[in-house]
Amino acid sequence: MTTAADRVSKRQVDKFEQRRRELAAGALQTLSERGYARTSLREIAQNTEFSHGTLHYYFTDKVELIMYCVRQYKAVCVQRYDAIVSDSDTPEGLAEGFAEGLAITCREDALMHRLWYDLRSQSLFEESFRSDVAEIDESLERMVWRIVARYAELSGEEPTCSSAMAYATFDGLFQQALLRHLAGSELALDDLRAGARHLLSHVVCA
Amino acid sequence: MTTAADRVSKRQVDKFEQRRRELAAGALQTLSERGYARTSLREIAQNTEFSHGTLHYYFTDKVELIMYCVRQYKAVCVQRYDAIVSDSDTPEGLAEGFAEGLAITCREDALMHRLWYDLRSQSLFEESFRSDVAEIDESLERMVWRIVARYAELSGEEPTCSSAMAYATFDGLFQQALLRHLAGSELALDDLRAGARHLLSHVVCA
DNA sequence: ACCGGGCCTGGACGCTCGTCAAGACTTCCC
DNA sequence: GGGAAGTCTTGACGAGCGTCCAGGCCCGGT
Repeated sequence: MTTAADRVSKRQVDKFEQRRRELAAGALQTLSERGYARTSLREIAQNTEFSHGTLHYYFTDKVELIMYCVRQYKAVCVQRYDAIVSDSDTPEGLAEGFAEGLAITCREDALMHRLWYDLRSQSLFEESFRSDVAEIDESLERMVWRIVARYAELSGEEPTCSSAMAYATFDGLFQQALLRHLAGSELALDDLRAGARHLLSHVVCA
Repeated sequence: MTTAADRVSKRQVDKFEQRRRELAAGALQTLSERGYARTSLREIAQNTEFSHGTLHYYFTDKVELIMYCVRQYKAVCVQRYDAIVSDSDTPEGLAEGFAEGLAITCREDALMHRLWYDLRSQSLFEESFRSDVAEIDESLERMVWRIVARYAELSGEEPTCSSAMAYATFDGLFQQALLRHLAGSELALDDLRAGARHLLSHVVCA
């Protein structure tokens, strides 16, 4: 049974959680623009409708806020490509959809992925980031593997490399494209598309 | 003709440059341990035999010091693999040497490459870093391409992908190995060796 | 012997940071 | 309508930062 106090408590918890999400969304926005090292709590607060003190009401400290943001980022980031897998029924279609998806992500969400690479680098120095970053990295690896496995299946072949290696190479491709795209290179996105198709075709045995 | 004053001036310039290199080497050490964002000029100075004021005698500001360090890093970093190219006369030997070279670098110079990925991420936010970082990236790309081209030559084949793509994938492989190695994974180096051999064999046409 | 300039020190300045606490405002139950 | 609990603001604190500068040291030329 639920008492009246329980219901009140539940509602407050929900509201509390919702405000945390709201603040984290704003923080994520600011972080993606300025980078982890250059973003202060005051600056994050200034891009919300609240004061900097509010951040400490909803998060115990800066690390907890950042980690909450990163986990929120993960949720959005990973699921995006699953539609591509289920919508394709030929290897060519899948390769095309995947290559185009990468290019779109690189163009539309450049700042967010810039932040991701920033945070992943920071996790090499900041012990407290490491487990969350590793978890996101693993889910990205699984996402890439779903593409590769499906591509192999549609081609009637078997993948020739491990999941870890597939992720490493596609990630390297994307990261380099992001670097060049943000530096203003016009060819970055086309090269990303071509590279992704090429890599995908080489990752299954003929 | 060189006057006495010229000779004095020359000697002083040399000494000045040498001390800059000395300070930069110490700074590079500290940076690789703590990361760009967490390293202050005072901390750099504490790991040398000089005071923090000295840094501003030899470098106009923090950015100039960091950039000087990065360029110094580049010089050491790039030339390392050229011996592998010239020492190998079979494709298998080259692949073996390259894979082993990557694994050794990942183990021995893990902290320095952690710093490299940190600075490369920072360059996406800090405009002033960008050109130097891009220059290093390009020289690394050329270094990888020398390996790939030589491997293709020894195999009597032609490379099947662009220089940019070869670099992107090998870099992704190395970065992922570094991440896992620094996280304590025992398999990271073996996977790196296997991945490098695999990738190399797939980057030339059969 | 002295003196000028290269070299280096260590403290001070102004600033921003994360954190915290006292208090005001809001909301909602009795 | 009063009071408790939740929510948010504001200002302060100490620490650390990059930078600057007045001054001391040392060494080579005159």
